[in-house]
Amino acid sequence: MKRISKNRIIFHVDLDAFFASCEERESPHFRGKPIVVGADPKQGTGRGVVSTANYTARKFGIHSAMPISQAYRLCPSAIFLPVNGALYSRVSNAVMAILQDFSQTYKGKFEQTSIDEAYIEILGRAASAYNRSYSCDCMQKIANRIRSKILDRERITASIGIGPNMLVAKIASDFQKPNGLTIVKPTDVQKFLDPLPIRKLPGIGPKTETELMKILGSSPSTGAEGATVSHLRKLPQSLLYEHFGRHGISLYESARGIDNRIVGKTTETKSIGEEYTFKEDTGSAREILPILFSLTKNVLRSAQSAGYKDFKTITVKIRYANFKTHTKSLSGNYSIEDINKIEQTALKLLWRFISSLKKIRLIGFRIGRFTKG
DNA sequence: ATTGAAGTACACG
DNA sequence: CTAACGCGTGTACTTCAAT
Repeated sequence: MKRISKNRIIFHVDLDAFFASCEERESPHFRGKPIVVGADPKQGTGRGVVSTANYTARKFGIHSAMPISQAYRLCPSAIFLPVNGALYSRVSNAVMAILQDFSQTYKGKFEQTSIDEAYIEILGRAASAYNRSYSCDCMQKIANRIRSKILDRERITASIGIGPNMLVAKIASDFQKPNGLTIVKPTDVQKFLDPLPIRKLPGIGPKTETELMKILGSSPSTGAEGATVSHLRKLPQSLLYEHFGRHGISLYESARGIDNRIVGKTTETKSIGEEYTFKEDTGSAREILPILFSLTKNVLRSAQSAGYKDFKTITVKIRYANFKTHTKSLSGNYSIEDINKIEQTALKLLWRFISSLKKIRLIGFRIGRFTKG
């Protein structure tokens, strides 16, 4: 039986400035004021970073992942709030339930990819209609119903991107934030992608961007705007493969809007860990050991409450004052009950770092490779 | 030839 | 000097060793 390939219709739903939106919803008198969720700025001496800034705060130049000290300098009068994970989980669960409900309504598939993002693939009659007409009216209505329901029930806004695959949907949802809707028809994919900065492609982070700029910079016409997808698209697949290996192939495809990933893939947890940054860099075992043991206890407790019983790998991580980061790990058979053995192993791994006697900024503890029933 | 283990690099929200 | 830079998780890659 021969199968006619149809265009897929995939929604990417992205909750706007999610952590900050949750805080606004809990405290409506914050509305209109700059809100920064993240580490304690401590009058500008804090060591953490911004988790989320609302759009008012973004006008001051504040954004996610920015050092909190810098955010404080840009807007000392902003409302700085700690991360309230329990609240965000509650809101997220409620929103995801709404989205899952919609995906059922349209006989579709659903995949949550983070606390504030999910994909829905529309199947069934609505999909067939769209594939005949390419008229966006129907998809637009569905998207607006989704956004209205989230707003009515949970009082936060979402941006939605619609495209023929997960890659395009994801980039589209980011295109008109906040509270935006962007529909990219299958015929318009290249037109949509070409003018975007390469940094907008998932998988291109700071390093890959720099590498690509080195390659593209040597050719003319990459203007002050920086490299765009259309520039990237000029590079032959062979060249990308030589520079980036498999990743290069995926860059080649992304630049052309090609993405064959299936919506609905589930992934089981591979590892659980926790890390801690000291108030000040330290070389003292007196300070470090109690932290390591409390990390260990916390991690084992959350693994236990998630239902895990045994695992195979223990990893200890150290970041020195210079920001050089290292890990040491040891494999074996560990029972979560056996706190003593686990602590001894963690200590043994830590020892190899301490002996080098350099000041430490951060310590982490992680377990992984859970064994099943 | 394949698999496991250890360690690093990079990305994302 | 040229800054500031968390946390939790995943994937990919390299290197070395054992099966």
